[in-house]
Amino acid sequence: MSKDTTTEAKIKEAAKRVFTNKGFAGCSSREIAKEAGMNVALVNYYFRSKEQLFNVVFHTVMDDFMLSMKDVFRMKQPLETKVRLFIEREYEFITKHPEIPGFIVSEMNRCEKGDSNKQFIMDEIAETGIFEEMNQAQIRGEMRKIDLFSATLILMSNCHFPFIAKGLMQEIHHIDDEKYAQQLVLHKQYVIEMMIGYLFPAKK
Amino acid sequence: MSKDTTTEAKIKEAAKRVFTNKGFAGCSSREIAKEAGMNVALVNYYFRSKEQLFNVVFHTVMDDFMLSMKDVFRMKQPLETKVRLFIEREYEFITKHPEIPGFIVSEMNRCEKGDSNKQFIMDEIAETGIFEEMNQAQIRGEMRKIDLFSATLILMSNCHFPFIAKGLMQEIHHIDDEKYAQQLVLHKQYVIEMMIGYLFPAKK
DNA sequence: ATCATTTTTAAACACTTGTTTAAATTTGTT
DNA sequence: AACAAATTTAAACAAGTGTTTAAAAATGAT
Repeated sequence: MSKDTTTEAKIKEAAKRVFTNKGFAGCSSREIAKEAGMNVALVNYYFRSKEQLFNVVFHTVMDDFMLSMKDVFRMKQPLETKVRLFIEREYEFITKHPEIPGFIVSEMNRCEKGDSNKQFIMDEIAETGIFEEMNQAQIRGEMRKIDLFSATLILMSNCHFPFIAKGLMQEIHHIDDEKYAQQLVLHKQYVIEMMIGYLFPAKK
Repeated sequence: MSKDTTTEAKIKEAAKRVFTNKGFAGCSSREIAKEAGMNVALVNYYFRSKEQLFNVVFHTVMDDFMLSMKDVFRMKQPLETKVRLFIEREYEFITKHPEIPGFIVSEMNRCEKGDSNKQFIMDEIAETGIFEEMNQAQIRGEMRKIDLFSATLILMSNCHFPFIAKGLMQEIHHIDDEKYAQQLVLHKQYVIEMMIGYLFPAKK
């Protein structure tokens, strides 16, 4: 039977939809089973427990999330181009999966410190060598001398928060889903302009 | 009996702690009662239901959250000073209540559209006249001609995301709570530098 | 066709959930 | 002190939780 249509895969996909939209605490095993069109017992037959199913889903989502990131970071392009592409790709990817950033940040805060399921999962970013590259660019005077923690955080803040805070922003400005999507297309351009201008000020 | 030590106030304070840290779905009535050192039935005796208690807490948190915001926006200061002060005060306030931004954005996304409990709650921001002030500054050429939705969103992204994404950022950079707090002090300065530089580029 | 294995099902498990009840206690008033 | 009102309590309610069980159905090998 084709890989994506096995019972196991169907449950996993249903769980991904439910978990990412409602969070671990916000849904039940039965809701996931119903979303998959399956009997409740099958969830535990294939994944042992709600917790283990969640861990599988979380890892899958994380891998998807970091795929395009790593892609861009490993490109043979000037750093400035990489930053521009990073923002472009993040908005492209998250527009298709708008619930993912909120899911990741809230579930990363939920666990007790040093949860082995979440540890080391982000190390692949450092392994692309992006931080060394930024460091070199700073030494050569091509990039603003800003702490790399903050460089990362500013980039992520401006790429992810706009999707996480959709409900809040819609209340402030009284705009519907369609208008919000339009605003984000515009917003991405401002973010690129601001980030490039700040991180690479040496132009001219 | 003093206002803050009545049974009702104690339950409300306990509920605020529990709700803001774990979210509506992430906790039970009994957990709130235990946190307050009270019998479970008292929660419903004073607040009718978990949902109504949540609404009371949510409104209280929102009012706290917007208080310093509105304060700054109503000051008789140049717009640039207001933006600088806004960032300073946001970091100051949220450092004391780091769980609030994540609580607000996630609970604003949880509800069905047009939830009367959350509607109009943000209108006080517009009522400070900050948007008109920005508009005038743009006309006078003192502020970059950026859509005011995006101006708001960029400001909030860089003030709130750093606290929402603490767990995620700690995993990426392998740093503990103390080090993270230090990084945020530094980060605030970068944010001020970037935001002022971007929004008010006319300098010299 | 037989039979062992895997998959699926309905039902039940013990426990927690939000909420309500009715009795007990405390409080304030006369 | 006596009594009514407000407060607090333990207990129970039905419904929902994650999980397990054992029987039924489907599958594949001989």
